[in-house]
Amino acid sequence: MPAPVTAPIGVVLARTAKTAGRAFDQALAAAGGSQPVWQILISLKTRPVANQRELADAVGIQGATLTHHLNGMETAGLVTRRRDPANRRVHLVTLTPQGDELFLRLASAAIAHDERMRKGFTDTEIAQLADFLHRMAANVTEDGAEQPS
Amino acid sequence: MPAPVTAPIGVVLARTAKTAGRAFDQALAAAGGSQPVWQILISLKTRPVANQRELADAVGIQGATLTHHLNGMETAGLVTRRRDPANRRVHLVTLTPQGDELFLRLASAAIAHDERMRKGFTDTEIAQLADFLHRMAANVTEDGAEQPS
DNA sequence: TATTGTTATACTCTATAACTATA
DNA sequence: TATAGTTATAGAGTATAACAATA
Repeated sequence: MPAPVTAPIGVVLARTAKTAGRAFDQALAAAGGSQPVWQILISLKTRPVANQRELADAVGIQGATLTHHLNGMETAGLVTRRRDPANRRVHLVTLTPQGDELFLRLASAAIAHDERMRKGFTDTEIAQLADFLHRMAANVTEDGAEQPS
Repeated sequence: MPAPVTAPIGVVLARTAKTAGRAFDQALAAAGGSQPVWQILISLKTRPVANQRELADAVGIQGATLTHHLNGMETAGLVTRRRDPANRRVHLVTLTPQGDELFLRLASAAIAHDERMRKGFTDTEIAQLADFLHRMAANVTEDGAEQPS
């Protein structure tokens, strides 16, 4: 007998991510941010910043792309860049008080967005979903491009 | 006791979708396509084309954005547009033989991509994952932006 | 007036290549 | 030479606003 006709999981994943991503974009925009800025802020707050290269990897973008965003964030007064006295090639990126404020606002928006998405799900289901997504991502990254962390 | 610390499901979803989406982009590009072109081709092949507005909704983009893609596809010889004699405001979009060929190539790439992602998953798990994703998308679209179909 | 679609324009995110500064 | 980062440039995808054609 023929295999059951299931909508390609890639299509379902892409569609859900698009819908959820747009909703998240709007939530972040309403709070004065965007997804790349949010990812950069999270990385700066939650891990030791070695250098911009690592930051770019954590966010999943190229170094030049990170520079582009940091330029905007610096102009907006969210971060400052200064050279590391110990190795003047390295630019130390630090959050300003305004950057901290924005982080908190975006964190609130992100939490609200997450709660909205979790509605109707048990903790077990969310854990299962996260496990599925992790496994699926691993399938696609074998020896290939790394996942942002 | 404190709730277990779970990575926000929105972050996991966005990260997985980004990784999977990039892998899919590469697969489609290798076959001579892109995600928007693939979505447009699917819609043209699998449903009756009422008009471009509906096509844009199905793909989840604005009408002007669709025009942008159709211009490229027409230049590439994938589709033709002609006015509907019954209602000359409507432009009927039809696939050329070349468009059909590209559809087949992209379908192969999409199937291969799907098989890659499903590796290690049982059919039951895939069905469960699809169900989770559908429910999550519904949570985010209540009375808001519609999901592409 | 309402509907269908196009044109004009611009923005965001991303990337590669060439470059500067430092080691 | 190698490493860290920036600048210059470009391309893909998307959007809004104004417009033309048709009803």
